[in-house]
Amino acid sequence: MTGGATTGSFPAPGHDHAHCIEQAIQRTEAAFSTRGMRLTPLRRSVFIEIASSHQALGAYEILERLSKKKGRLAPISVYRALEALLAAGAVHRLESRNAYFACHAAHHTTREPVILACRGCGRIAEVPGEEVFEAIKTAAALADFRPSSSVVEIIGLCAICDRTQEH
Amino acid sequence: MTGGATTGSFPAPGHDHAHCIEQAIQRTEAAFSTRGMRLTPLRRSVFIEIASSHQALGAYEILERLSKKKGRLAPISVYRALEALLAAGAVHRLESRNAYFACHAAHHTTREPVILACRGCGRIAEVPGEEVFEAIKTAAALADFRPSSSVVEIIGLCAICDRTQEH
DNA sequence: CGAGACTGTGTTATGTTGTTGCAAAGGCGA
DNA sequence: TCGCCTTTGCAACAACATAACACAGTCTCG
Repeated sequence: MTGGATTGSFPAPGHDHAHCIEQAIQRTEAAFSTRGMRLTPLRRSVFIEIASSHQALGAYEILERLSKKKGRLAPISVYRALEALLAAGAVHRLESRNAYFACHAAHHTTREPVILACRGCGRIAEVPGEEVFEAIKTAAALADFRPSSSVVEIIGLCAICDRTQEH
Repeated sequence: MTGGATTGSFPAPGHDHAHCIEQAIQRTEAAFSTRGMRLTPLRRSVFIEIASSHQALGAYEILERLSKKKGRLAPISVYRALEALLAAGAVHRLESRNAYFACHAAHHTTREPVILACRGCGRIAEVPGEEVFEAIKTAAALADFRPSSSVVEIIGLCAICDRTQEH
């Protein structure tokens, strides 16, 4: 469970960050391209800001960080970039914290990911959850309910934060 | 799966609404009492407003409805009442919609409920989801992650809305 | 090339959701 | 009654998100 930096798990302490981000950008470029969308400079900046944090960032936090680097930027611009990145699947939204995180996983094989959000360091992991979604389907069917989408977010402590004391 | 109005499922079309709300209030009174908390008039009003809607209501929607009935009310008052009701377990928060709904279920037997949110009529059901949470525990353990709480919200259509056309 | 459509961004203002800080009111035990 | 604690009222504010409009780039069809 260590060493892999782009598997959707939490990044290992000494992971090759530059390489990891580089790969994420390439996946994002591919995602935009296959959808006939454009990964414009603004969208790219927003994505890099999110991805390199390895965290879920609020829109205004992204705004603040980008403003420092590139000067004035309006909230709506960030939201529009986020909208495109969400549509391309390059970032996801963490509902329970009104925040956005980069999709580091290559989980295109699984239906939907289960999201692990560490309340210690704020980092996010996406892990496959076939069984979870199967169980959800079953529970919904029992209630005569037709599901269209699911929000599954697990809050807790990653291995590192768990060891270095509860927060 | 029909007829029971207080089991956590969606209320049946002809359910005994007054009785259903009455029971919910009694459960809430019990919940406050066992926690040494007070179910004050304001908290009771807020709870009734939520419970009788059978929906997830935004805080400002609750505010508006109560204002009409009882005159001026500040947001903070609603939020404080919600805080108490959440603490008592009388209402839950629907993270994916920033809304609050009454706990109609007597799910004190299950660990955590799975939430079904109908995007047609806005109504909410809570159903047992042992298997879902077991699968979540397993997925988290595989990622060396220690979960402390989970958000599991299923968006879709209830049986009635599903029949009366997609929305 | 030039007109029109489309997409993306900038600017300003506004809407929605949730909180802070302080003061007054009310319950409750000593 | 006094003192303590919880609850509520009030005003302002912070955080999150969108609306409306203008304009620049780019693509395409003629």
